[in-house]
Amino acid sequence: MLSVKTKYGLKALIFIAKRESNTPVQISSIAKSENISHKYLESILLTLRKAGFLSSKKGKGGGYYLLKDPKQIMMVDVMRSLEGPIAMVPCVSLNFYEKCKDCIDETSCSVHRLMIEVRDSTLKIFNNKSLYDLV
Amino acid sequence: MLSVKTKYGLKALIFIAKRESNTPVQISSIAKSENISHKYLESILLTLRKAGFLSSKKGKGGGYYLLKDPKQIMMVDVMRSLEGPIAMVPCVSLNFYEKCKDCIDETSCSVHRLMIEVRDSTLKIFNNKSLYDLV
DNA sequence: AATTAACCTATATACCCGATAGGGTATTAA
DNA sequence: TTAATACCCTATCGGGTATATAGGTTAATT
Repeated sequence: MLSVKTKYGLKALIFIAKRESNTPVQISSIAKSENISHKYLESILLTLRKAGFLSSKKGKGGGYYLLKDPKQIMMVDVMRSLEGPIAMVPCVSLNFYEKCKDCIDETSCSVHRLMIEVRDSTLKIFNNKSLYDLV
Repeated sequence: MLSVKTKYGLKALIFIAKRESNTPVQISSIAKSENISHKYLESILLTLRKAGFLSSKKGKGGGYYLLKDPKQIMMVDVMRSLEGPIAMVPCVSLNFYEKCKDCIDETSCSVHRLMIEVRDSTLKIFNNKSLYDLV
Protein backbone atom coordinates (compact mmCIF):
# COMPACT_ATOMS: atom_id res chain seq x y z
CA MET A 1 0.00 0.00 0.00
CA LEU A 2 1.12 3.45 -0.89
CA SER A 3 1.62 5.60 2.19
CA VAL A 4 -0.29 8.84 2.47
CA LYS A 5 3.06 10.56 2.65
CA THR A 6 4.01 9.36 -0.83
CA LYS A 7 0.64 10.23 -2.24
CA TYR A 8 0.85 13.75 -0.84
CA GLY A 9 4.40 14.12 -2.07
CA LEU A 10 3.45 13.08 -5.59
CA LYS A 11 0.50 15.43 -5.63
CA ALA A 12 2.67 18.28 -4.45
CA LEU A 13 5.28 17.63 -7.13
CA ILE A 14 2.62 17.48 -9.79
CA PHE A 15 1.06 20.68 -8.52
CA ILE A 16 4.39 22.50 -8.68
CA ALA A 17 5.24 21.08 -12.09
CA LYS A 18 1.92 22.10 -13.57
CA ARG A 19 2.63 25.81 -13.21
CA GLU A 20 3.74 27.75 -16.28
CA SER A 21 6.76 29.39 -14.70
CA ASN A 22 9.00 27.80 -12.14
CA THR A 23 8.38 30.49 -9.53
CA PRO A 24 8.28 29.49 -5.85
CA VAL A 25 5.03 28.00 -4.62
CA GLN A 26 4.05 28.45 -1.00
CA ILE A 27 3.31 25.41 1.15
CA SER A 28 -0.04 26.81 2.16
CA SER A 29 -0.99 27.19 -1.47
CA ILE A 30 -0.35 23.50 -2.17
CA ALA A 31 -1.92 22.38 1.09
CA LYS A 32 -5.10 24.27 0.36
CA SER A 33 -5.45 23.15 -3.23
CA GLU A 34 -4.68 19.50 -2.55
CA ASN A 35 -6.45 19.11 0.79
CA ILE A 36 -3.31 18.29 2.72
CA SER A 37 -2.43 19.15 6.31
CA HIS A 38 -0.09 22.13 6.17
CA LYS A 39 2.33 20.92 8.81
CA TYR A 40 2.50 17.42 7.47
CA LEU A 41 3.10 18.65 3.95
CA GLU A 42 5.91 20.77 5.31
CA SER A 43 7.83 17.69 6.39
CA ILE A 44 7.20 15.95 3.09
CA LEU A 45 8.51 18.86 1.05
CA LEU A 46 11.54 18.89 3.28
CA THR A 47 12.21 15.28 2.30
CA LEU A 48 11.83 16.13 -1.38
CA ARG A 49 14.18 19.05 -1.03
CA LYS A 50 16.84 16.96 0.67
CA ALA A 51 16.43 14.34 -2.05
CA GLY A 52 17.29 16.98 -4.63
CA PHE A 53 14.00 17.34 -6.45
CA LEU A 54 13.06 20.69 -5.02
CA SER A 55 14.71 23.80 -3.76
CA SER A 56 13.22 26.53 -1.63
CA LYS A 57 13.32 30.22 -1.07
CA LYS A 58 12.64 31.84 2.27
CA GLY A 59 11.00 35.13 3.07
CA LYS A 60 8.17 36.94 1.40
CA GLY A 61 7.39 35.59 -2.02
CA GLY A 62 9.29 32.45 -1.12
CA GLY A 63 8.26 28.83 -1.45
CA TYR A 64 9.27 25.66 -3.25
CA TYR A 65 10.29 25.24 -6.87
CA LEU A 66 11.62 22.44 -9.06
CA LEU A 67 15.35 22.00 -9.19
CA LYS A 68 15.31 19.89 -12.33
CA ASP A 69 13.34 19.62 -15.52
CA PRO A 70 10.22 17.49 -14.99
CA LYS A 71 11.48 15.19 -17.75
CA GLN A 72 14.55 14.47 -15.63
CA ILE A 73 12.59 13.63 -12.49
CA MET A 74 11.93 9.91 -12.67
CA MET A 75 9.26 8.17 -10.64
CA VAL A 76 11.65 5.50 -9.47
CA ASP A 77 13.70 8.10 -7.61
CA VAL A 78 10.71 9.90 -6.19
CA MET A 79 9.20 6.66 -4.96
CA ARG A 80 12.42 5.59 -3.33
CA SER A 81 12.81 8.81 -1.39
CA LEU A 82 9.21 8.98 -0.27
CA GLU A 83 8.09 5.38 0.03
CA GLY A 84 11.38 3.59 0.40
CA PRO A 85 11.91 0.24 -1.31
CA ILE A 86 10.06 -0.59 -4.53
CA ALA A 87 10.21 -4.28 -3.74
CA MET A 88 7.58 -6.05 -1.67
CA VAL A 89 10.15 -7.83 0.46
CA PRO A 90 13.50 -6.50 1.68
CA CYS A 91 15.34 -9.57 0.41
CA VAL A 92 14.69 -8.58 -3.22
CA SER A 93 15.23 -4.86 -2.78
CA LEU A 94 18.04 -3.35 -4.83
CA ASN A 95 18.48 -0.22 -2.73
CA PHE A 96 17.22 -1.34 0.66
CA TYR A 97 18.36 -4.95 0.75
CA GLU A 98 17.98 -6.89 3.95
CA LYS A 99 18.38 -10.60 4.54
CA CYS A 100 15.40 -12.65 5.66
CA LYS A 101 15.71 -13.97 9.19
CA ASP A 102 13.70 -17.11 8.52
CA CYS A 103 15.17 -17.92 5.12
CA ILE A 104 18.26 -20.08 4.86
CA ASP A 105 18.87 -20.01 1.13
CA GLU A 106 17.55 -17.12 -0.92
CA THR A 107 18.08 -18.67 -4.32
CA SER A 108 15.93 -21.66 -3.44
CA CYS A 109 13.08 -19.57 -2.02
CA SER A 110 9.99 -19.51 -4.21
CA VAL A 111 8.62 -16.38 -2.60
CA HIS A 112 11.91 -14.65 -3.32
CA ARG A 113 11.76 -15.53 -6.99
CA LEU A 114 8.15 -14.47 -7.32
CA MET A 115 8.82 -11.13 -5.69
CA ILE A 116 11.75 -10.44 -8.00
CA GLU A 117 9.36 -10.75 -10.90
CA VAL A 118 6.93 -8.31 -9.33
CA ARG A 119 9.72 -5.90 -8.47
CA ASP A 120 11.04 -5.89 -12.03
CA SER A 121 7.68 -5.25 -13.59
CA THR A 122 7.06 -2.35 -11.23
CA LEU A 123 10.55 -0.99 -11.78
CA LYS A 124 9.98 -1.05 -15.50
CA ILE A 125 7.12 1.39 -15.05
CA PHE A 126 8.78 3.69 -12.54
CA ASN A 127 12.04 3.76 -14.46
CA ASN A 128 10.36 5.04 -17.59
CA LYS A 129 7.90 7.46 -16.06
CA SER A 130 8.92 11.04 -15.41
CA LEU A 131 7.13 13.81 -13.61
CA TYR A 132 6.56 15.32 -17.04
CA ASP A 133 4.62 12.21 -18.07
CA LEU A 134 2.31 12.61 -15.11
CA VAL A 135 1.53 16.25 -15.75
CA MET B 1 5.47 -4.21 1.61
CA LEU B 2 4.42 -7.80 1.93
CA SER B 3 3.15 -8.58 5.40
CA VAL B 4 4.78 -11.34 7.38
CA LYS B 5 1.41 -13.04 7.44
CA THR B 6 1.34 -13.34 3.66
CA LYS B 7 4.90 -14.50 3.51
CA TYR B 8 4.23 -17.22 6.09
CA GLY B 9 1.05 -18.22 4.31
CA LEU B 10 2.83 -18.58 0.99
CA LYS B 11 5.60 -20.60 2.54
CA ALA B 12 3.12 -22.88 4.21
CA LEU B 13 1.24 -23.48 0.97
CA ILE B 14 4.45 -24.21 -0.86
CA PHE B 15 5.54 -26.58 1.88
CA ILE B 16 2.29 -28.49 1.68
CA ALA B 17 2.30 -28.57 -2.11
CA LYS B 18 5.85 -29.88 -2.26
CA ARG B 19 4.92 -33.19 -0.66
CA GLU B 20 4.51 -36.22 -2.87
CA SER B 21 1.16 -37.32 -1.53
CA ASN B 22 -1.56 -34.99 -0.38
CA THR B 23 -1.69 -36.41 3.13
CA PRO B 24 -2.42 -34.06 6.03
CA VAL B 25 0.51 -32.00 7.31
CA GLN B 26 0.55 -30.92 10.92
CA ILE B 27 0.93 -27.27 11.81
CA SER B 28 3.91 -28.00 14.03
CA SER B 29 5.65 -29.74 11.16
CA ILE B 30 5.34 -26.64 8.95
CA ALA B 31 6.15 -24.26 11.77
CA LYS B 32 9.34 -26.11 12.58
CA SER B 33 10.56 -26.44 9.03
CA GLU B 34 9.79 -22.85 8.05
CA ASN B 35 10.76 -21.13 11.28
CA ILE B 36 7.30 -19.81 11.98
CA SER B 37 5.58 -19.32 15.33
CA HIS B 38 3.21 -22.25 15.76
CA LYS B 39 0.30 -20.25 17.10
CA TYR B 40 0.58 -17.51 14.53
CA LEU B 41 0.74 -20.01 11.73
CA GLU B 42 -2.38 -21.61 13.15
CA SER B 43 -4.40 -18.48 12.47
CA ILE B 44 -2.95 -18.09 9.00
CA LEU B 45 -3.84 -21.63 8.00
CA LEU B 46 -7.32 -20.99 9.31
CA THR B 47 -7.60 -18.08 6.89
CA LEU B 48 -6.40 -20.24 4.03
CA ARG B 49 -8.88 -22.93 4.92
CA LYS B 50 -11.77 -20.49 5.05
CA ALA B 51 -10.65 -19.11 1.70
CA GLY B 52 -10.98 -22.58 0.23
CA PHE B 53 -7.38 -23.44 -0.53
CA LEU B 54 -6.92 -25.91 2.27
CA SER B 55 -8.95 -28.36 4.23
CA SER B 56 -8.10 -29.93 7.54
CA LYS B 57 -8.43 -33.11 9.48
CA LYS B 58 -8.58 -33.25 13.24
CA GLY B 59 -7.23 -35.82 15.62
CA LYS B 60 -4.20 -38.03 15.38
CA GLY B 61 -2.66 -38.07 11.94
CA GLY B 62 -4.58 -34.93 11.18
CA GLY B 63 -3.39 -31.68 9.72
CA TYR B 64 -3.85 -29.55 6.65
CA TYR B 65 -3.97 -30.62 3.02
CA LEU B 66 -4.64 -28.99 -0.33
CA LEU B 67 -8.23 -28.86 -1.46
CA LYS B 68 -7.38 -28.16 -5.08
CA ASP B 69 -4.71 -29.03 -7.58
CA PRO B 70 -1.70 -26.68 -7.23
CA LYS B 71 -2.21 -25.70 -10.86
CA GLN B 72 -5.66 -24.41 -9.97
CA ILE B 73 -4.46 -22.30 -7.06
CA MET B 74 -3.61 -18.91 -8.53
CA MET B 75 -1.41 -16.38 -6.78
CA VAL B 76 -3.90 -13.60 -7.35
CA ASP B 77 -6.43 -15.36 -5.14
CA VAL B 78 -3.94 -16.31 -2.48
CA MET B 79 -2.60 -12.76 -2.32
CA ARG B 80 -6.07 -11.31 -2.03
CA SER B 81 -7.05 -13.53 0.87
CA LEU B 82 -3.83 -13.07 2.78
CA GLU B 83 -2.66 -9.58 1.88
CA GLY B 84 -5.86 -7.95 0.70
CA PRO B 85 -5.80 -5.55 -2.25
CA ILE B 86 -3.23 -5.98 -5.01
CA ALA B 87 -3.37 -2.29 -5.83
CA MET B 88 -1.21 0.28 -4.10
CA VAL B 89 -4.11 2.65 -3.52
CA PRO B 90 -7.71 1.75 -2.67
CA CYS B 91 -9.04 3.97 -5.45
CA VAL B 92 -7.61 1.65 -8.13
CA SER B 93 -8.43 -1.60 -6.38
CA LEU B 94 -10.75 -3.94 -8.25
CA ASN B 95 -11.83 -5.98 -5.25
CA PHE B 96 -11.34 -3.54 -2.40
CA TYR B 97 -12.28 -0.27 -4.01
CA GLU B 98 -12.57 2.83 -1.87
CA LYS B 99 -12.90 6.42 -2.93
CA CYS B 100 -10.17 8.90 -2.04
CA LYS B 101 -11.21 11.49 0.50
CA ASP B 102 -8.93 14.19 -0.86
CA CYS B 103 -9.51 13.50 -4.54
CA ILE B 104 -12.34 15.26 -6.34
CA ASP B 105 -12.07 13.69 -9.77
CA GLU B 106 -10.46 10.28 -10.15
CA THR B 107 -10.11 10.35 -13.91
CA SER B 108 -8.08 13.53 -13.81
CA CYS B 109 -5.77 12.30 -11.05
CA SER B 110 -2.25 11.53 -12.25
CA VAL B 111 -1.46 9.36 -9.26
CA HIS B 112 -4.56 7.33 -9.98
CA ARG B 113 -3.53 6.70 -13.57
CA LEU B 114 0.00 5.75 -12.59
CA MET B 115 -1.21 3.31 -9.98
CA ILE B 116 -3.56 1.63 -12.43
CA GLU B 117 -0.54 0.88 -14.58
CA VAL B 118 1.33 -0.63 -11.64
CA ARG B 119 -1.71 -2.63 -10.58
CA ASP B 120 -2.17 -4.11 -14.03
CA SER B 121 1.43 -5.16 -14.38
CA THR B 122 1.34 -6.85 -10.98
CA LEU B 123 -1.98 -8.49 -11.73
CA LYS B 124 -0.58 -9.88 -14.93
CA ILE B 125 1.98 -11.79 -12.91
CA PHE B 126 -0.30 -12.98 -10.13
CA ASN B 127 -3.03 -13.98 -12.58
CA ASN B 128 -0.73 -16.28 -14.46
CA LYS B 129 1.19 -17.78 -11.58
CA SER B 130 -0.09 -20.85 -9.82
CA LEU B 131 1.12 -22.61 -6.73
CA TYR B 132 2.40 -25.29 -9.06
CA ASP B 133 4.66 -22.75 -10.75
CA LEU B 134 6.20 -21.82 -7.42
CA VAL B 135 6.96 -25.38 -6.40
C1' DA C 1 -11.33 -43.43 27.58
C1' DA C 2 -7.15 -41.32 26.29
C1' DT C 3 -4.63 -38.97 23.15
C1' DT C 4 -3.92 -36.01 19.47
C1' DA C 5 -4.37 -31.96 16.81
C1' DA C 6 -7.23 -28.59 14.82
C1' DC C 7 -10.44 -24.77 16.33
C1' DC C 8 -11.74 -20.51 18.51
C1' DT C 9 -11.70 -16.24 21.30
C1' DA C 10 -9.41 -13.02 23.68
C1' DT C 11 -5.58 -10.38 24.80
C1' DA C 12 -0.99 -8.56 25.01
C1' DT C 13 2.72 -6.23 22.81
C1' DA C 14 5.14 -3.51 19.80
C1' DC C 15 5.56 -0.68 16.14
C1' DC C 16 4.57 2.80 12.74
C1' DC C 17 1.99 6.43 10.39
C1' DG C 18 -0.23 10.58 10.16
C1' DA C 19 -0.61 14.68 12.38
C1' DT C 20 0.48 18.53 15.52
C1' DA C 21 3.11 21.69 18.61
C1' DG C 22 6.24 25.10 19.19
C1' DG C 23 9.72 27.38 18.37
C1' DG C 24 14.07 28.88 15.33
C1' DT C 25 16.09 31.04 11.36
C1' DA C 26 16.68 33.19 6.90
C1' DT C 27 14.90 36.47 3.62
C1' DT C 28 12.34 40.25 1.92
C1' DA C 29 9.75 44.62 1.80
C1' DA C 30 8.94 48.91 3.71
C1' DT D 1 16.24 48.67 11.11
C1' DT D 2 12.01 46.58 11.79
C1' DA D 3 8.26 43.69 10.93
C1' DA D 4 6.32 40.28 8.35
C1' DT D 5 6.72 36.17 5.92
C1' DA D 6 7.68 31.49 5.17
C1' DC D 7 10.80 27.83 5.41
C1' DC D 8 13.45 24.76 8.92
C1' DC D 9 13.79 21.49 12.63
C1' DT D 10 12.90 18.51 16.68
C1' DA D 11 9.91 16.29 19.63
C1' DT D 12 5.91 14.04 20.67
C1' DC D 13 1.25 12.16 20.65
C1' DG D 14 -2.72 9.34 19.45
C1' DG D 15 -4.68 5.73 17.19
C1' DG D 16 -4.64 1.98 14.42
C1' DT D 17 -2.66 -2.37 12.92
C1' DA D 18 0.31 -6.41 12.73
C1' DT D 19 2.55 -9.92 15.13
C1' DA D 20 2.43 -13.03 18.61
C1' DT D 21 0.72 -15.58 22.74
C1' DA D 22 -2.55 -17.81 26.06
C1' DG D 23 -5.88 -20.99 27.31
C1' DG D 24 -9.48 -23.54 26.69
C1' DT D 25 -12.87 -26.31 23.30
C1' DT D 26 -14.09 -29.58 19.90
C1' DA D 27 -13.53 -33.41 16.92
C1' DA D 28 -11.20 -37.56 15.31
C1' DT D 29 -8.35 -41.48 15.98
C1' DT D 30 -6.51 -45.42 18.54
